[in-house]
Amino acid sequence: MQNQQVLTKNQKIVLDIIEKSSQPLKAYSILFDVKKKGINAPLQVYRALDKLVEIGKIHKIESRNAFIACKNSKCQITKATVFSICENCEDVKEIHDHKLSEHLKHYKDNKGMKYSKYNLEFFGLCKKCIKN
Amino acid sequence: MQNQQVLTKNQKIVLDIIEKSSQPLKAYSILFDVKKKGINAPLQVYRALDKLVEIGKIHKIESRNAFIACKNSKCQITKATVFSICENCEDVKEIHDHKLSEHLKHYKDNKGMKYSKYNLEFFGLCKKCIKN
DNA sequence: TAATTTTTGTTATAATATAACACTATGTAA
DNA sequence: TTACATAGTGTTATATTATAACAAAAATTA
Ligand SMILES: [Zn+2]
Ligand SMILES: [Zn+2]
Ligand SMILES: [Zn+2]
Ligand SMILES: [Zn+2]
Repeated sequence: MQNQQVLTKNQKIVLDIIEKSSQPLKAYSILFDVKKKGINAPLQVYRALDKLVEIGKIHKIESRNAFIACKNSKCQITKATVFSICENCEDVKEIHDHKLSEHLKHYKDNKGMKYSKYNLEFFGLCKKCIKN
Repeated sequence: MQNQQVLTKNQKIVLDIIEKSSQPLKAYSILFDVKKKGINAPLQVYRALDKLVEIGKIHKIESRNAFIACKNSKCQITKATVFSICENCEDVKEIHDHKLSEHLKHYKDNKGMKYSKYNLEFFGLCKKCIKN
């Protein structure tokens, strides 16, 4: 079963680092962190990242080239993601809004496209940064 | 007036290339094309791209690291963009859907974020690629 | 067992993007 | 006009992000 995927050693190490971070991590910062665990090359990190994205354990924040753990057991496959990004402190949160998801999931344009996936990024200022 | 911005020589050259393309162009492919017009270095292209994005003449397709001309006179500022991307032929179109825009523009989460911008990318198969 | 697929480790390199600096052009105000 | 400020240019060097290619090891399957 795809959702119950058994992770390999490298995949576990990389996932572990990302899950422990409250914020998105960049590939080379992950590489730096995992060097003490025997992962030496960018490719080893990118391969793990690719797989983790594929099975929905992490998501890529496209506008930031960074990776964040998915905390939602339901979105084990990366096909419908919404993020909130503070442009001041770079705080990123995944948004789980059922109504919004439904709206986007059923979106149809008039060009005959068949959609299987979407990614939405909202930008602005978080509560904390508005005050300062 | 910001929208009636007078473009500089380099900005015009780069915008011209992008407007003539039916599909998003990558920075280094633009660089290759503009070398015959006296633009020699990546920075000259990236500076022009930055400015053109800022004033809304072009948009960046984040998932592709590529740039597409905006054909909508109303979206002269890049703060509300929606794209349709075919994962097979990489055809990209900007979507202008008033209802969807309104929905997203007024979106509020429960975290006290103040949004000023969003970017939505739909992925799937275009009409042509579904048939094949 | 053998065959097949997946993952790994490694080196090298490609593709994308920015820093720093000196200089030029343009606009604004005394 | 001069002085000042702002924005754009040209250039070299470098940082950051990501993949190609290949051989070996591990896990899966038949
Ligand atoms: Zn998720
Ligand atoms: Zn913030
Ligand atoms: Zn547009
Ligand atoms: Zn297509």
